[in-house]
Amino acid sequence: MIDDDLVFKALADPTRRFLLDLLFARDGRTLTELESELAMTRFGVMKHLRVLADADLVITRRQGREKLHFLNPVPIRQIHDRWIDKYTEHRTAALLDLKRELEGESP
Amino acid sequence: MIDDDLVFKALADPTRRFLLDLLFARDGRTLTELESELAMTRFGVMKHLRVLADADLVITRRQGREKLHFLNPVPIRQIHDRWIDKYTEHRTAALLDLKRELEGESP
DNA sequence: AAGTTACGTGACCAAAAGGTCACATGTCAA
DNA sequence: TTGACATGTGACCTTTTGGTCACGTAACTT
Repeated sequence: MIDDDLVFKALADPTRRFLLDLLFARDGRTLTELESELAMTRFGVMKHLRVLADADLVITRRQGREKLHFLNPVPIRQIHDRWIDKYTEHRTAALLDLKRELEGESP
Repeated sequence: MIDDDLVFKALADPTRRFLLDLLFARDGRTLTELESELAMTRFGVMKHLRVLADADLVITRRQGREKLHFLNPVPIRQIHDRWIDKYTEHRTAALLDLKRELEGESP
């Protein structure tokens, strides 16, 4: 594995994580639409999307003069698999379920 | 969610990911032992471990003059849960299994 | 007590990352 | 074919981050 650095570097910025959140909520958006959700110039957003695309966290498709952006969950799953053992997975998930329950489900 | 930034920033550096790999292979190591695995001064490693501990990815316990380090998988699981839907989880995992099979299992 | 071992702090420097802007190309629509 | 729209590039500046070093404290050993 060589290109994992791109994935982690891409996830390191809060703006990029917010972009993934937006695409997780609804896929196939254009740059201009995503820009309208952020307090940043178009150029900043474009740079961030480029980083996400290079990391394969976002997949793009041109359509006329527009460019549509889609979330790719595969690299995220690979992070999980790197440090969470198959045998401890159930324990970790159960621990988190408990934590969420104690915190009252919503926050 | 506020402190997730610490987690992602911590994971952004290859040296810190390698430290997690080391602890994933075997827990409860001291700073000096971890340092011996890296081409870096003790101070660099200490700084990295501090970042990991602040992010709650590593849990420490003092024992005499030594400080033992343990891997905490919970924040990793939270990353997974943020962008991987319960409904698409099976699909994503299956896709990765297939990918690994096509690549010949080992690399 | 003295020497050795293990960890800790603050300052410092070089490299990388985030964000903006001037400028530029391609595409749709009247 | 003119104008508006959507995306793209390179240079630039500021802030953050990675790494080292001088110096310091605490604990085990003999």
